[in-house]
Amino acid sequence: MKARTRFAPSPTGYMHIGNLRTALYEYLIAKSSGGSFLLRIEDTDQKRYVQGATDIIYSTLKTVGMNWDEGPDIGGAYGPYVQSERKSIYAEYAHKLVELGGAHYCFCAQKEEAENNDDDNNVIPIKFQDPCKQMPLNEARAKIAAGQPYVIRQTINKKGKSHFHDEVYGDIEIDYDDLDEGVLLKTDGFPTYNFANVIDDHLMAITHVVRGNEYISSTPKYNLIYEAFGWTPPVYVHVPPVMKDAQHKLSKRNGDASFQDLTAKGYLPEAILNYIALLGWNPGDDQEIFSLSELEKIFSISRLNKSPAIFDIIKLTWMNGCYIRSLTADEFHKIALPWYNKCITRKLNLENLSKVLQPRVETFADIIPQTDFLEKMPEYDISLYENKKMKTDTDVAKQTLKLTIQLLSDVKDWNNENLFAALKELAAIHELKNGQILYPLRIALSGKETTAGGATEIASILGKEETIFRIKEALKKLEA
RNA sequence: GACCCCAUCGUCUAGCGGUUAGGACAUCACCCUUUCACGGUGGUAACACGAGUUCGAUUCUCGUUGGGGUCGCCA
Repeated sequence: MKARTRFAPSPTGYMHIGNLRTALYEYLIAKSSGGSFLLRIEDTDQKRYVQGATDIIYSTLKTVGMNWDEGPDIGGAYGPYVQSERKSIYAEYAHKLVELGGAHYCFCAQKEEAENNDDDNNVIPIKFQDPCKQMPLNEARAKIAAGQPYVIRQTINKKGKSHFHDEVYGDIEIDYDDLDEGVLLKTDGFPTYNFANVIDDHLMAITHVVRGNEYISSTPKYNLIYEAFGWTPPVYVHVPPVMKDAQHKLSKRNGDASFQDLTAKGYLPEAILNYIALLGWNPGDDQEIFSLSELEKIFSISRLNKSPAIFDIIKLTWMNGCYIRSLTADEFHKIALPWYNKCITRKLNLENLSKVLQPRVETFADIIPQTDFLEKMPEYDISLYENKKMKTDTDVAKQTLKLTIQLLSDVKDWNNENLFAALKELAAIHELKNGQILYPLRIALSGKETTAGGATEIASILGKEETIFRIKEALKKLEA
């Protein structure tokens, strides 16, 4: 069966990780069945609309490669795909639902606050009993004709238990008495999510509804609407939330990372997508690295998990490192270039820098702290030259640095291999350990105990002139 | 408070009555090595608790505890 799924975000300004994961599962359900994935913008709440938000949605989906088959920008047979452009459709169906007995007109003032205080002074909402429910239809219509503001509210008269099946949570049973008669069509004529969703999913022939599990308890209400219209409800796939920690969902409000934040921090879109796919789904074997097209082939709803997953930036970082290492040298260099531009103004051999950085950087943002010493030689204490394991101290350093500088002046082809071979030979000639030459050299070139790349790699990045200059400076410092 | 949902290493998870409870991240140790990293090898580490069903429960049932969600003219 070819599935039709939709990603239906409301344009509130950013793409958060949980949303993106839902979109991914929707996309995969569609694509793994050879079906269609559509994009629908749910902008029925004008108060929350954020300018430019739809562009963020488009660009995020595009950069991860989740292309939609129908949507606001490309159209399709079931448009329009923006809810604010479908206002008249909802009104039509809402009034029809009233006739069918699935809803009623309601004239109650907004915010009918029905609540109780319990012993602990907590506010406990009690079920709203709508007096308008009893109003004869012709009386209600007369009020509307007279210009009275109204909403259309769902009517729930059923008794007993409602049942529905969810693909991840199994069979769910909820008492009809626990459902409330929510507003379907607002005073401003816009539908609420509760209504627009049902209408659109049906009209757009959506087969699988994928959404957060917070909708489980209201699903019976949606089924009542499907039922009233004589429509078949979709397959439900409720997914657990992505958490920040055991108690809190991941949310922008808490300052948690969005997709944009992550890419800005130097995470690759493919890695982010791969990681979030595994937050609540697994293939059943040990494979962890997947491209989107691989996922399309092996994804299955039955391997979706029902417990919440905590977003672990540490594991994402590891995975990002895997993706970085699997890049070709050219690809890495190309992506790294803008990062170099942020922190390096000096003329360096950037190709060599990329070679050194690629195997040891986990995000592109790591480039910045790894390269600071290249840009500007840091202050350091000459005690750094003392290293037991390398068998060096300031005296050894003075001696080997002098030897090194002589040799380096003569090196013609300035690259890591030549430099390393030459210095190794130098060590052998003078019966020194490699480290006694190389360790002091790194200190002289970097002022740091540890660096990305070895001494000769650093030299190959800095270039001959700067390398020799830094060694001279080091000798001055040692002799002072 | 009512209703719904969830519960395996610190984290993501495998497991669908009988396993030395497996993998990955993290962590620790060692190896490799011009430092760091990469890579390799090995280690530490989990079935929330209590009943029941069963010859046998991580697995099935019930309860407890803990956590989450819903109870908006937000989605």
